[in-house]
Amino acid sequence: MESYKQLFNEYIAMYRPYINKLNALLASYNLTTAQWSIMLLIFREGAKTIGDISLYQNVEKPTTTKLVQKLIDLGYVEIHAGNDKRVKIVQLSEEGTKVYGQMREKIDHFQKDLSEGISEEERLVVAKVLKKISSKL
Amino acid sequence: MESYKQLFNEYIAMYRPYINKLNALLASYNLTTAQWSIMLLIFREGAKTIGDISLYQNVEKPTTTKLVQKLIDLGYVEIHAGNDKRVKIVQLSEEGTKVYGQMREKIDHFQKDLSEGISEEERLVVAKVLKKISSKL
DNA sequence: AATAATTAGTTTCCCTAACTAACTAATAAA
DNA sequence: TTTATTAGTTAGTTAGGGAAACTAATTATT
Repeated sequence: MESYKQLFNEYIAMYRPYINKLNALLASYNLTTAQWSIMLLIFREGAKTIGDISLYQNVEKPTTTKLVQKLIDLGYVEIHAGNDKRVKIVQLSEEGTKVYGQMREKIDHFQKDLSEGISEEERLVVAKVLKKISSKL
Repeated sequence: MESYKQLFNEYIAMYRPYINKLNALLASYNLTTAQWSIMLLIFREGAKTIGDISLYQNVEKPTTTKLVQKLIDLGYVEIHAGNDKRVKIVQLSEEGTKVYGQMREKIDHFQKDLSEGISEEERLVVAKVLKKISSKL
């Protein structure tokens, strides 16, 4: 099989098993990957509006609205209005920051475990290649 | 950021844009990625039972039942009983084989385009690494 | 200043893909 | 010949996603 086919085949084959395991970890804090992904974003990049989150995550705004609503219910994020009163700025709550740290540790462990036996160089090649593909999508 | 985090971040970031584009291609034959994925499997590996498909795809049987039902409605696969009359053996229909070939071309083109500028060696590293990770999941 | 257009986010409604639990029918084991 | 197991289906639920139509706030135009 051609190398590019192998690449995309392996890419797709890995997705569901990976997400399932990740969801199993997240379940301890009643989180799902889509919700976690938003927490990750606003931890890394700081407070963001619904619209910004949608852009970053490549989803439509209604989807983000619902996920953020869920995170508010869980007490992990809080929103406040900006100067422009239409926008809602979303950031981690104190509780959310705590949960972030605890989850982060579990996930670090999980991901480190999965990357065992893969050289630093290989990891970087994979990251670089996937990023390059993303940039064309 | 540590290399393993980069790897998983880029992996996740690429998923939705990729699937969305793929679905856009598949839409011309009223297919979705989940359905296409089954066609791909039974093209590559030959006729398979519902149970086998479920195993390969890492999904539960009810999910496969419905996807196969949809493929039958589309006329792309057909089923026949085995010696064991409980099993249903799923294979591509003539129409399905034709559609497979046409889609395959489009997708090959799409994937080739995405992998342009990525060396053969890099492609193989990505495929190898993702496969290795899958094997631990 | 008043009206029109645009923007941010929400609501409603629908889809796909996934799951579990409970079922039917067929086969295998006791 | 019952009993257990297996293959697939049905029913019901959930998460995540999108499109269309909406409200409220802001900007642009006249």
